[in-house]
Order: sequence, then structure tokens, then C-alpha cells
Amino acid sequence: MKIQELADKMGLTIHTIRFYEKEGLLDDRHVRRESNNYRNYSEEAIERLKLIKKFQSIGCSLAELKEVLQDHDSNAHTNLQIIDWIRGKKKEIESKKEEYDQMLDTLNKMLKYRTLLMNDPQKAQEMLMTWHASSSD
Amino acid sequence: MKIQELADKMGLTIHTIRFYEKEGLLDDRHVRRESNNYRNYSEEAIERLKLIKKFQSIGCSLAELKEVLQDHDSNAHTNLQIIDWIRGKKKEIESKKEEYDQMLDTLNKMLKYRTLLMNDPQKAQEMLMTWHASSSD
DNA sequence: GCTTGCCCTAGAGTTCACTTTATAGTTTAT
DNA sequence: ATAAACTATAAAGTGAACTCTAGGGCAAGC
Repeated sequence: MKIQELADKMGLTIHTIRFYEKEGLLDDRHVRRESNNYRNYSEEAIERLKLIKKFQSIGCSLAELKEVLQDHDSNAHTNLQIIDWIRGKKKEIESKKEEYDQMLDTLNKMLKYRTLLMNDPQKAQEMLMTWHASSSD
Repeated sequence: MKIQELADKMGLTIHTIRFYEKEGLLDDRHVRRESNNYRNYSEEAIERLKLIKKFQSIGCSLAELKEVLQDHDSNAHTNLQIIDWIRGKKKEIESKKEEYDQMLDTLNKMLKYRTLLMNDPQKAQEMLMTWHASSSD
């Protein structure tokens, strides 16, 4: 598979794919060269890019990803180290989810206030008072 | 309150605070100048910075934040526009939470595999097979 | 009155994750 | 055979959100 085909399949640009390779996120399990020096991608490249996207979408940096993916490949780190990383990442995600829940709370309050403001400005004003009395801006 | 004190209270650097001001996230409700031109921050500055952190932690850009905070202050946008923004943001957060759930799934699989690898390499190998048969890397 | 430490501005530098550009070789269609 | 469409490399540019530096002013202690 040539680079443009892969790019289309993955919804990336060819530049991005070459960039990932340069950053060490793809190795010869994913890309090889044809006699004309064109890159030729294996099916594994697709899976790798999917994995990159997945991790990236939850806030892994490419540097962090490189670490994990290299662990995945070679045995640079011990199993225990990887298990630790996974546990840490799980905690991170869980606390991020909690933050999101808090934020949803805040947004719901804002929504309630703004809706009230349209229907009953008087009551909205009252709401603002009690809000300010408790905590945030 | 002088800048260093605020920075310490908020866990930011003085550079970051001045940067936020330059970006228009703080106004004269939050900062004024003393006769010597030193910045003097009100208590409201603390609430404002908390709010900035809160929104930022769930992926709002400073530009976006500026919009909302200005709405919050002046009535640059209509109530309906703000309500729309809030609704959109809520959706964003909800789908982000789903992504996080998926990621937790993946991490749990990885953890299971790595744990098995330590206790029963044979079974770990089998697990890898069924995994590869289904989908991801 | 001098040192130390905090304050100011303006602007340059940094990191991340791309994105674009310049230049050139290869393949394919007409 | 030539144009178009694709590939390659190397390197510069971008935007976001800081972060740091240079060069200077004020303030408090000895």
C-alpha cells in the first residue's frame, strides 16, 4: 500500500504519516521501501495508526506514545514497568473523567441560569446571589 | 495583592498571569495599577483564574475562554448564543467521556494481558491470538 | 547609599504536532 | 514523448500556550 492510499484510509495526510515515521512511531513492521524508494505500508501500519489515534485522543503525547509502542515492540521495559504505566494511565483517565463530571455540573448550572434569565430575570438574579454566596465566579 | 502572591496562591507563574492579561482574560475587575505601576489584584482575580483553569482543564482554548468570559461580563452575545455554546460544550464533554471509557477498556485489556504474561505466558499467548483475530494492534 | 529582591515592558525563545515549501525523481495516461 | 500525478527529502513555517531574557525601575534592610 502506498502512502496516499494509507492516508486516505486513515484520514491523515501523507505528511503526517511521514512525520510519525520520522518520530519513530512506525518501524519496518509497518513501512518498507520498494526498489524505487517509495514507502510500502503493511496492514499492520493501519492497526498501528489506529492505536496512535486512540491513545492520542485521550491526551497521550507522541513522545509518551513512542515509549509505550516501543515497549509493545521490543522488550525495552520490563513487564512490571509497563503494568505500572497502564495503572498510572488508568488513574489519569479516571480523574479526568471526574473533572469532566464537575464541568458538566458547572455547565448545567450555567444553562439553568441562562434559561432562567430568558424566562424569569427576577429569579435568575436570585439564583446568581446564592451562587455567589457559595463559591465560584 | 501583588503578582507573586497571586501566582503562589494559584500555582501559576507571574509570566503566565501577565500573559493571560495580555490575552484579554483579565480586566480591571481583576487587575488595577498602583501608583508605582505595580499590578494589584482583587479577590475576583482568584475566582477568575480558577474559572480559567476549570475550563482549560476540559480542553477549552484560551481564545474560546476569552469569548465566554467576555459574554459573562458584557452582553456581547445574546443569551441564546451562550445557551447554544453551553449545549455544544456539554455534548463535547459527553462524547469525550465516552472516548475515555473506551480507552479504559483498552487499558484494562492491556493490563490483563500483561498480568497474564507474568503468571501464565501460555495463556497470554492465546489471549493475544483472539485479540488479533478481532481487531486492534 | 548599596545590595537584594520584587516589579515593569518588550520581545525573543520553546515545545508540540503538525503543515507547507522547495526541489527533484518516478510512474502513468494520452 | 510529454504532461499529470505521485513519490521522495530536507527544512522552514505555524499556532497555541507558555517561558525566558534583557534592561530597567522601585523598596526594604543593613
